[in-house]
Amino acid sequence: MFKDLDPLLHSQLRLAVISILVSVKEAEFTYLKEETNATAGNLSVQLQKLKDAEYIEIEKKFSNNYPQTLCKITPIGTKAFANYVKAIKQYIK
Amino acid sequence: MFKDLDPLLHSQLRLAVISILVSVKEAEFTYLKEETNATAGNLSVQLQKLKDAEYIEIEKKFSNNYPQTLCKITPIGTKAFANYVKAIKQYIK
DNA sequence: TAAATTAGTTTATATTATAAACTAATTTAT
DNA sequence: ATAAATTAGTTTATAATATAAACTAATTTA
Repeated sequence: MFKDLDPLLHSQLRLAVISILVSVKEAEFTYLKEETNATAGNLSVQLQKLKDAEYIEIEKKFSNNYPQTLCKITPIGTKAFANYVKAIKQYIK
Repeated sequence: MFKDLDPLLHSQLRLAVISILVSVKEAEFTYLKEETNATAGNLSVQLQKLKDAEYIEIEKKFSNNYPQTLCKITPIGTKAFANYVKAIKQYIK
């Protein structure tokens, strides 16, 4: 009846991050932090988890002499998000 | 941008329970256990949390000489579920 | 040159979820 | 009659997760 909800995406912050990344395709750490109202520490940890699962790619550069972290969703992440959306819909209707 | 997701409902098992209860209005412990594939222990704990929040009412009776636990959603629970649905939709589209 | 800011990471703690162990009564098989 | 299995749960110990606080490291501003 109820399909399992991917635990990696069933987290408010990680879901918000992926939700942003599916639309913009690339976003800075600071942008994600603002949009999600997350603390930097929490965001850092959760991004790492999404990266470990290969749901996102993380590129570290420098911009205006400051470190810049760019995040991008992968095909695996896109697929996982689609599955999550399908699954959660069973619960909310 | 992203509304917070009620932590009480943002849990696979509790969400599944509430999802069932909004439609049937009353369900037995054993029925919920089967439908959600939860272990009895986990279900027992999560039902208690939903009860503490007054999202559900729990009635304990006896049926065929066995204890019977009946669960029913409250107006508070119905409202909370509606809010959760509204909030999660921001994340999945 | 000291203080504040930017952009993060690491670590310790609090919260949450869950499995395992337990209670207590009932039914079934011997 | 009684031992074993089943029903219907609860309690508790542990594992997983989230998050706040502390830290790093460089930059900018006063």
